[in-house]
Amino acid sequence: MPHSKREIVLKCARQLFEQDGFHATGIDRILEKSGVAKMTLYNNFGSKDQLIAEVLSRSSHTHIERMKEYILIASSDPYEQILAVFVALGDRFQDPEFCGCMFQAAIAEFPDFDSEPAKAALAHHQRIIEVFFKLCTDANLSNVDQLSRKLALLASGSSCIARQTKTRQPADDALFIAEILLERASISVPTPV
Amino acid sequence: MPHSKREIVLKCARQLFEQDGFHATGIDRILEKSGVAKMTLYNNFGSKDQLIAEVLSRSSHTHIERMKEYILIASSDPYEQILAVFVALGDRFQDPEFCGCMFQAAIAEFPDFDSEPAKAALAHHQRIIEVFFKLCTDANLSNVDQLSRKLALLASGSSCIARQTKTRQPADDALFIAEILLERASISVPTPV
DNA sequence: GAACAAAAAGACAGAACGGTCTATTCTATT
DNA sequence: AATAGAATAGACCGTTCTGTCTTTTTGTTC
Repeated sequence: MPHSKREIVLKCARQLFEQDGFHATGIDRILEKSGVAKMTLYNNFGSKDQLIAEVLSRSSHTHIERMKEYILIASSDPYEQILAVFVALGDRFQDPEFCGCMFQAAIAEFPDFDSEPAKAALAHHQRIIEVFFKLCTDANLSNVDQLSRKLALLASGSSCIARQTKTRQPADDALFIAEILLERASISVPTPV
Repeated sequence: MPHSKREIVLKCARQLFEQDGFHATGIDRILEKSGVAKMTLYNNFGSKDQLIAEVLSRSSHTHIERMKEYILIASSDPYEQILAVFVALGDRFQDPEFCGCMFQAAIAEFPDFDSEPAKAALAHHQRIIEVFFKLCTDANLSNVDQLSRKLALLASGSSCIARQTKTRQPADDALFIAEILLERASISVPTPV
């Protein structure tokens, strides 16, 4: 059942957490928005922290899946796919519903990295790096470790700025820089004959 | 008087906000840590939000002042001073007291940009861009607007990653990228004879 | 129609929240 | 020594917080 109570709560909670933050969003507002009884929420998720962690985990997989679909449509060349990531980011930033990266907010609001929400958010960042790592490897670029880390830094930086500007400009800026990095990484180590 | 109650409250509040976040830090914990009566706090700051805004505003000026001192000692060449910014960032990231950039956290926790805390945090980001802008101008670089924006993106990105890693690596990565950007910006528009 | 589980509804707990108020004490300055 | 302003302790307000509990309703399946 696609519209189970569980899914409704997850969707409403996600929206409220994105809009207002995690601590600023009370359980009661999630109940009100989702039209669900309190016990339904607690039977399904156990606690607010676990609900937050589940929201983050779901959102992570959704975002990364969409991202992968986007870059597959954009190009079949991994080099171009890396750049397409930043185009996809730009699209997200100018979406009226965009309120900033949830995972950055979660890491800011949960300084205890052993907490469930923090772990879920940290896992997302790791997945982003892995996506870049794979693309860089497929594109036969040099210094894949460093490069994927730097691309992730650009993505994080642009998301951070976009929370304020809500325009695609930070993504365009990051794309510009990424192009330079890729250019460098593709010529410095020539492919063996 | 350097150790007035006001200053004590500001210092304690800053530490707690940095460690635990703004919403997660209650007034009572600030009172306990600073050993100050509740009315003293409210007579001095009016409300929690105003206290937060004041903490942010003070921290902004402190950080930027220290940054400027740092880069002045590092070099007299504005080109090198830009790079020194990222060295300074690296020093901060590996400081045991570093818990992530307060201003990013504030913007995440206060989505209403008309709120006092958000305004204080946004002002900080603007000041960072202005610092880069002035340095880029002094260094006779091209496309100063875009360039300073991109340097600020690198700074934000590295701060964002450093919240997790707590190492200087994100700053080093950003420095590496900044060097490339500056190199490009210094050769693309040759100085007229 | 009986039986069952899921969900609703809402009272309730206990603590913490931001913030106010009063009455008292401390500490300068004159 | 008198006075004014700052700071104190702590009771108190109403609200909100997460989370628990019980009772009733609903919907589904034998």
